[in-house]
Amino acid sequence: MSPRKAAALRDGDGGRTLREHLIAAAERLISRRGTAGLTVRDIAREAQVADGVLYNHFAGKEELLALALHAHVQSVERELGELPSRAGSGTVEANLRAYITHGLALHAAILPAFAGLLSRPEVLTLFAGMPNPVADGLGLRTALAGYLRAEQDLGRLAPDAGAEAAATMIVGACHELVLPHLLWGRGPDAFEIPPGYMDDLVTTLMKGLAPARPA
Amino acid sequence: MSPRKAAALRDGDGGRTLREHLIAAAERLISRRGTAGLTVRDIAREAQVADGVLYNHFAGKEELLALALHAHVQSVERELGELPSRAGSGTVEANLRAYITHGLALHAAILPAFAGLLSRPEVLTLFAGMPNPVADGLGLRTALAGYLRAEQDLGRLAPDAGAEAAATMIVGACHELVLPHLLWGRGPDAFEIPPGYMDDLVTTLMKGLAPARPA
DNA sequence: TGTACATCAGTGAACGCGCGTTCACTGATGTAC
DNA sequence: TGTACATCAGTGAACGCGCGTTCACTGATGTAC
Repeated sequence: MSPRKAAALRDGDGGRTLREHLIAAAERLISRRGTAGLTVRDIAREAQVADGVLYNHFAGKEELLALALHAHVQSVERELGELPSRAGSGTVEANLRAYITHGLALHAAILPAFAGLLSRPEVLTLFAGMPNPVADGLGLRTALAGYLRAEQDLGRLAPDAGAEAAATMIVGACHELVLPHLLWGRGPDAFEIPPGYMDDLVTTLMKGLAPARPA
Repeated sequence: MSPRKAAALRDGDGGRTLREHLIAAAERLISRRGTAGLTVRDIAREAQVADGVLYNHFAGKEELLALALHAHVQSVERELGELPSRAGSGTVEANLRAYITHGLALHAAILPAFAGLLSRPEVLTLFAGMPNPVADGLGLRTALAGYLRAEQDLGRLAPDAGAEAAATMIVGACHELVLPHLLWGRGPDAFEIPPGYMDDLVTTLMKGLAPARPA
């Protein structure tokens, strides 16, 4: 390790590679203000490093962004904690609420990060090639569908219900609730859904829309 | 009408304003390849008109894009035809399927248009200020919720079910099904969901997840 | 009716800015003697 | 141990391109005489 060391890494900052340092800086910016309008210079300034260095460590902006996006999703997921994966524990309703809470927080944190990249297919392709950082590689919808099937096996859910379909609707509802906040949002401030809304989702999905059969 | 006339409008093309002509050209491009990477020059070339004219008719690119986006959504909506708004006709299941079909087609056509604009809050703000082109100004979710409430009033759906919640889940499911195609999509070609998937959604939502009460 | 002029939307070359990327240079560190 | 040199990641000014936007100019049409 003979040659020069980046000024930013000289004091403190442990044994981190400049590569890791750059990914961390980009990730910080993504989580702070999303990917829209994020420039290579912004990242260099955040990392307190020269503009050009990134090309010593990455193929280009796109690779760095894909890695930072992945790291961002991973860290959000880590902060959100475990999903109720074990069927049979607690009540089904409570577990569904946990999935919804998880999904809402996840999408609220992730959508602004994806927003600026939807017009950059190359970044998305790179990202798609990495292991899915959500729910142990499964992704939220698949994990939820698996959980629902497990509950069906235990007899706590109707055996003929569509686990996939239900998972799609629940995760979809999370999208639907978060999206307007992103589209016409007044900034990254408090994201809230009306109280009781989550209960409505859960009980409606559990009981169904069909009227009770006349006795 | 003394001065020069745009070459593109000279022959044929009825009594259209250059303003309308430009909006139509931008709309055509949006529906053909989305808004990602769409430039002012692209639009001018599509309209067969000089680069600069647009500034005689619009405040700038953003206003033109907002108007073209609105026109695009409106035209997609027009092509998709009427939604089953009258409660009581047909079966509830068939009507729900119609809403889902509508929602899928709508989102598939609209998401690529929004994708390139999520990083341009000004365009979204302009768009948000225009009347909602979907479902007579209501938007799909609100229209569906209204329909569900009407069916509840007729006794064809459980009176205590959450109409809003159900609408959110259905429209959300449409997002959820279309989104991956946009994110990791292999182009704008055939968008398909597995056969029977829509039926799963409808019957799962109707019957609910809860196991049948032991008799 | 015919001619000269004024008008002003359309034209497209040119401007200027911001961005991703490059590359000649710097200087801290390891190595040879 | 001390000195001269080679190495190569880091540096940041500079490049070049593409974009939104501007503006001096063009020329078809209406108007005055």
